[in-house]
Amino acid sequence: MPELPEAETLVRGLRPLLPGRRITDVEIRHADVLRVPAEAFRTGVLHRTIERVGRRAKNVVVELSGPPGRDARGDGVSVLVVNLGMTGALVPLGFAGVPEGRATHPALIFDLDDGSTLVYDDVRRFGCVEVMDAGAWRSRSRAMGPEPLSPSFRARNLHQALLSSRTPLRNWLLDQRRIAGVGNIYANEACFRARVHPARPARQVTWEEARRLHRGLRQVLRAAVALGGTTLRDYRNARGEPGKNQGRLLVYGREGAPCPRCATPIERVVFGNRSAFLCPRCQC
DNA sequence: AGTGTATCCTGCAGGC
DNA sequence: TGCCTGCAGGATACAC
Repeated sequence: MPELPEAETLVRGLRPLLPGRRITDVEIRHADVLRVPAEAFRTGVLHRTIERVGRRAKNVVVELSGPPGRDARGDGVSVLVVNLGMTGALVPLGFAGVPEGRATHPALIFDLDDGSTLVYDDVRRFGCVEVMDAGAWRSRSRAMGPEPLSPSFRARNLHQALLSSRTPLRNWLLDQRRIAGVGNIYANEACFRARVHPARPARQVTWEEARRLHRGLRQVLRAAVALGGTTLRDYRNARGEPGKNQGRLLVYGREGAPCPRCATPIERVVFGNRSAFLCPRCQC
């Protein structure tokens, strides 16, 4: 579910709440969202203090400090990395003045030192929560592609990268090693704006199309961030509210509806095991 | 290197 | 009402 704009919206909601809080306990209800044994995870986060909340790709990144005791390594900074998968959510509970969402399928419950809690909630449990030291996080982050909203991400970088692959453009955009944070909704929306068929081999995208793709991708992501993300079903921000971008989608989920540009019915095709939505006339 | 397929898991909508 | 199938914002592992 959550792609870059949804993760970003969630992070913006959590940022005023979490820094300064110390994790006093963790209840692990579904250890399958962890990649390490429950006890190892517990010792990795227990008694640590939340310093910062950020985002990288579709991940919520929570920086933890201390304690300066036995678990601390190097500079003592560790990182809690939350990949929300399809239905993951972070739900703050018990924060003064903050409307609360509902945690219907709590997988992890973090108790904080002021009596509040942070719940990692995930219906399908495709998400994953990890804790690692700062160095491990740096190398993980380095393996991910550039942030599409970063000022240093330019059309020429995109075009250059596209040339090295024959994979269908939509699949290329979903590959987090190539570009960070793009999921199926925004990949399809960006292809439409670029007027490129989502199944076109990446290396066949022309310079002109790459420029449109670059611009379209950034516009689509920025607009979605501004509207607090897209809620198709499950996504909620930190206050339990849905996003408002779903009404702005031009092709995703609109099979049979008229293309906003030429009124040809939008088609749905499946490849790479996922649906793609496109205008058969505008995109070739 | 590519693609198709299956896997993790739950819920919901639609057809009969 | 109930049962069945297909589908879902993700990521990965496998065989070909």
